[in-house]
Amino acid sequence: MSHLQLLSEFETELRKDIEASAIVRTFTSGEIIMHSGQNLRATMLVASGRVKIFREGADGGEFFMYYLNPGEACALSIMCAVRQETSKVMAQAVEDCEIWMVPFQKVSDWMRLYPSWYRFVVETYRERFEELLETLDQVAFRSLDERLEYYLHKQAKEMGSSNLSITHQQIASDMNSSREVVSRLLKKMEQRGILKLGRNVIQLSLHN
Amino acid sequence: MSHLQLLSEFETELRKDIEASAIVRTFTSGEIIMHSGQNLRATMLVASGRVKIFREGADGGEFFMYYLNPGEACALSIMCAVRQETSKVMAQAVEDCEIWMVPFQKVSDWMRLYPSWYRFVVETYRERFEELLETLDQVAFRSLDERLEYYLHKQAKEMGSSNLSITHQQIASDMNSSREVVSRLLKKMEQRGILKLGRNVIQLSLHN
DNA sequence: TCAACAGTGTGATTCTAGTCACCAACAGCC
DNA sequence: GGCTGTTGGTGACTAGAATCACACTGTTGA
Repeated sequence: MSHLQLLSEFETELRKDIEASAIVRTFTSGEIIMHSGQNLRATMLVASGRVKIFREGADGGEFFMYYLNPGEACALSIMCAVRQETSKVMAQAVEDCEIWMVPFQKVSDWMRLYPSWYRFVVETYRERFEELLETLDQVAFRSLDERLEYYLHKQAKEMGSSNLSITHQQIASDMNSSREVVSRLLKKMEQRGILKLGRNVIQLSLHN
Repeated sequence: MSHLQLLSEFETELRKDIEASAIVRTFTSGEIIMHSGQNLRATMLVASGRVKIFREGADGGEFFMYYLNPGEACALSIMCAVRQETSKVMAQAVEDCEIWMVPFQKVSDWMRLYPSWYRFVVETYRERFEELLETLDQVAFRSLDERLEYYLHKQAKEMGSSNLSITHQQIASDMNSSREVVSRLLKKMEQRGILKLGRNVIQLSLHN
């Protein structure tokens, strides 16, 4: 089971509390875990798998924000839980996932009871806030080719490999751009030697 | 004094604690309160005045994020305080300000001691996160004219008046655009009748 | 009163990115 | 093999926005 290694920095007491309180739900790859506008009754803790968090535009476009990996919680779901508000983002399983749903009351209680939970929650807030800030930076100050390079390296880091199996269309969706533009920019980047293109594969050069 | 009304939702105990622990600093309008990259030793609570929070681009451009009004705290400064990290944003006084600096240790302690402080901090996180998310939406999905309209209404709401005393250059800076473009868009909006232009003044029509 | 300057208006040009149209390569499947 | 859907490549065109250049107006202050 992933329980133990997942939350190893937590006190034993807290771990027991979590296991006693959480409802475990599983999702298959591609499944939508949470719609934007959906009402939340609990906070999401990712036990296994990977969850993609993204923003939906009014016109149906989407915009990638970040991934949640095992051991991470959705900052927004914590905030919403405390206030019982509706979700502002979409969450989709990109791998088969096991999610622990923790009732919002527990989230608040544990903040006072367990120092490690308090640190965990604050750390979750901070990381996501900074990630969002970094994303905003990219969109506000950088051109598309710079953003594309950033995106690819972020993906590589996230996946732990410089061989990305991803389509141009997927990249375009994540960046709220269009497939042709992404293809062209990738081609230019290949000519500059910073990556190699293949069908469904992008191989980043290591020296960059 | 602004103390009492400012923190009226707090317990008396907490109010005393804050007054005992906080170091009061004053800033004059225009003064930079915090540089990005600066090391923080405390969390900022705005007692009076108004603080502008914005992001700095590598090229020297800037990007307006939000204002802090009396009674509000800087979410980032709370997060940084807990982790003792450096600031990721700039803070500038746009009016003469009185800022209370609260040592980071107190921020953590009070989370456990005072329910009202806990709610205050979580609420601060949530509001800023949503504000940032909204801003990201604007930049990612909207065109400049839509963003401009959004910006003006946000300013009007913030200032509590539909008569904005602001220059085109200032707007352009806040949106990381250029003065000419903003001037042209404003002119178009005036022709559409949704505002009136004057020197240093933009008057929004009420019916929109 | 007369620079000097800040704020604004406007045309011309350039650049980035999105859109349209179409084709080629490849994979899976009957 | 031959059909079909997915992926990627490319040229032509368009729109949005940045940039450059310069003119005009009102304000300030020596």
